[in-house]
Amino acid sequence: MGTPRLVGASSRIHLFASSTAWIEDAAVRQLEQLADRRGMRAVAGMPDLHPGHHGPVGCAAEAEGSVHADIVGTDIGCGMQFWSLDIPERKLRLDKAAERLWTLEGHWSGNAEARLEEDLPTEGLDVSPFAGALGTIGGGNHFCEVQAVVEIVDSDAASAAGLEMGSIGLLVHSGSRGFGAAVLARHYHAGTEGLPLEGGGLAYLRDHDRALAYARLNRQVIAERAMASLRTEGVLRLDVPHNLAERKGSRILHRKGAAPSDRGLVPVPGSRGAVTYLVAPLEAPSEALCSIAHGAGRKHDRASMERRVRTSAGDLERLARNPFGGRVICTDRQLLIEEAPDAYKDIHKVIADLEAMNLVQVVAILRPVVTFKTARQIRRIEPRNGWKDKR
DNA sequence: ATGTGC
Repeated sequence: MGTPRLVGASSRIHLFASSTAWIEDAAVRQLEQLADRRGMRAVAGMPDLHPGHHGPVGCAAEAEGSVHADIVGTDIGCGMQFWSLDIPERKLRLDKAAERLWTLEGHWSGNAEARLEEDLPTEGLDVSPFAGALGTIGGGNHFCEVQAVVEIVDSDAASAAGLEMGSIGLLVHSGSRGFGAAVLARHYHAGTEGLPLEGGGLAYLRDHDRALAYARLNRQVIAERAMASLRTEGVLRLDVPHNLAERKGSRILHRKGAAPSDRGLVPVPGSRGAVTYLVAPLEAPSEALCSIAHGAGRKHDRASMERRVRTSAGDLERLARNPFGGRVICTDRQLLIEEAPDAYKDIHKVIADLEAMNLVQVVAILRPVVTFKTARQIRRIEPRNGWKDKR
C-alpha cells in the first residue's frame, strides 16, 4: 500500500502519487505556490497532476475564509457526464455512428433560453449572451465519446450504473464555455490574494454555482444531441465536475482537475486512444481533501506535441483512429496533434496509484468507440511570401 | 479553457 508523499518542508501538501509516477517538477512547484496563498490550510496533488497555465491541474486546495477564484479557472464546472445507452454493442454500426455524430458540430437548434431558465439558479450573472453556446463541446481536451464495456470488475456497482458486458455508454467532457470565463472575469482581476468570503467571495460563489449548472446542462444537451443522432435513448447515470469551489462552513475547497470522492462513482478517462475507468471512491484520509484524479493528466504540453508527433499524411490518418479500431472525429489538425494519446500519461498507472493509495476501487473499464471532438472546417490562411513583413 | 485575437 502506498502513502502520500509530503512535499517540501510543509506538512500541508500531500501528493498522492507513487515514486514512479510521471510528475513534472514544475507542477510540484506550483503546488507549493498554492500552499503559500492566503488562508491555505491544505493542498492535495493527485497522480494526474501536471503544470497548468496559472496553477497546477490535478489538485485540491482548502482555504480558511478566502476564495481563490483563479485556482478553479475559467472553465468553472467543467467535468464528466456519463450515460448508459439503450443500444447494445452488437447493434452499433461503427461507420454509421461516426457519421451521425457529425451533427454535434455547430449550434444546437433547441430552445437554449428555456432550458437555462429551467435549470440555472435564478440569482447571478446574466447568462443570455452565452445561450448560443449551450449544447456545444468547445475545444481543448473536451469531447463526446461513445464507449463499449471491456471489463466489469464489480458487477453490482456496474449494474447500478446500467452497465454489463455488451453495454454502450456515452461520456461527455465539457464545461461552461464562455459563461464560466465571464464569471471569473467579473470577480477576479489580478494577484493571488483571493477574495475574503464576506468581501466578494460569496458573490463569486453565487455566480460560480450558475456556471456549475450551465456546465452540467451543457453536457446534458450534448448527450441528448448525440443520442438523437444515434437514434437511441439512454439514462443519465453520473455527472461529476472537476473544476469547482465548494463552501464548507468558513472553509473553501477548491478543485482544479480533481473529481469529488464523496458523490458516488467517477468516470476517469485516459485519452481518446485509451480506456476509461469507472471507479468507486473509497473512504479516504482527510489529506486527500475528498478528491481523486480527473483523468490521465497531460504528460506533454500542447506546444511540444507538434514535434513529438510525426505528421505525414499517413500519421495524421492514424491519429483519426484509436488502437481499439474506433474512430476519432477531429478535423482541426492542430487539436488532433495536441490531443494525441501520446500527450497523456498512462491511465493504467494513474489508476494503479489511486488504488495503491486506497482512494478508489475499479468498477468497470470502457474503451473508446467513437470520439467526437470537432468537425469544424477551419479556414486556413496560408501565409504568402513576405506576408509577415509586408503589413 | 475562451462568441478562441491584432
